[in-house]
Amino acid sequence: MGYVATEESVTQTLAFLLGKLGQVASGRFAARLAPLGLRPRHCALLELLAHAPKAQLELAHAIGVTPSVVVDMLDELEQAEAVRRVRDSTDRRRQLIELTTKGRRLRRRAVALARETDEEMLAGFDTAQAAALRTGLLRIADSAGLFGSVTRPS
Amino acid sequence: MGYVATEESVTQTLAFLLGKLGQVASGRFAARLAPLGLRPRHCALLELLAHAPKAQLELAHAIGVTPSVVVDMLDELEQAEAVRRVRDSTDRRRQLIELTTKGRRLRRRAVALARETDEEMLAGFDTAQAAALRTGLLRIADSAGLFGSVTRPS
DNA sequence: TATTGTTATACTCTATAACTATA
DNA sequence: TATAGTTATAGAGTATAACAATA
Repeated sequence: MGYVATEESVTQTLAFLLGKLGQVASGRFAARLAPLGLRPRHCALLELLAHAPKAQLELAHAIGVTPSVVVDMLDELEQAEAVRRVRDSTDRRRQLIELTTKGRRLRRRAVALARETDEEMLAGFDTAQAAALRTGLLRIADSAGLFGSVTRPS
Repeated sequence: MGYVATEESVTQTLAFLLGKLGQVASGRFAARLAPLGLRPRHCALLELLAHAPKAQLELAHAIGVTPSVVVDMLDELEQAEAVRRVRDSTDRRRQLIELTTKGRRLRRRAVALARETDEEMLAGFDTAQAAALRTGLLRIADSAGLFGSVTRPS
């Protein structure tokens, strides 16, 4: 022997593995999104805006990033003609962000590309394994407070 | 109604979710590692070096990053006195990287901290759920060619 | 005074390309 | 020539802090 496999390696822990796989998954998703002029981080915004306009601070809180990051992301989405900033007439400090028709179309395409990426990564998994994996990840996301109120309406 | 939950949101796909959870997991692991002067990305190197010295290009290939990144990471590990660069006497272009005694200690501590982080993220999971999640992630890592030859010896 | 959004700045992680020294 | 390692630089992602307009 001379080598103990169960010595517990860092690379098999979730703490490490999720970080590395996150990079891989984002990279693959980004490659598919690139032709649309989108990156993964824009997708959560498109989704949040799908059902109703929202203010920038709402968006920042919902996706768990600092407000200045949302400014950047919206600048980019505005440049892609996916969203519009509309000044709130009842409180002129706020901007209500709404999806354009093009934004809705981009959002649908992004979902399709994400599914393609998933199929690539889950090649060889049976239905139960894939479901178990997704359930586990959603559960962690939930307990971490990500997308809590908006994307899990049921 | 007025809202279709199964509209399939991007935020529930692996492509997106893995990216976001990767940030969360790395962030939490990093917070625990910080007092040791380490960051998550150093851990794979410490592990690879645990059983035998290796050249820098070997390390770069094994962890799937470009060689210049390994230079940086080793500079940091050297500063933490975790590794030594030893010029290969048979090929003076190569440097064999070896773990110091302190490096071995740091590696063991890092594993313990990763486990703590896992326990925090897996709070409420039963054994089977946790195992299913880990198995699924390891399988994706495997098919993506990560840590292929070194960390999975069996 | 407090809040919304913005700008300026900085830090981490990664990659590419050009360089040095050895082979 | 080709290879091992290094440096310089750039891009994506994040965050903090100071600021303008509005409340």
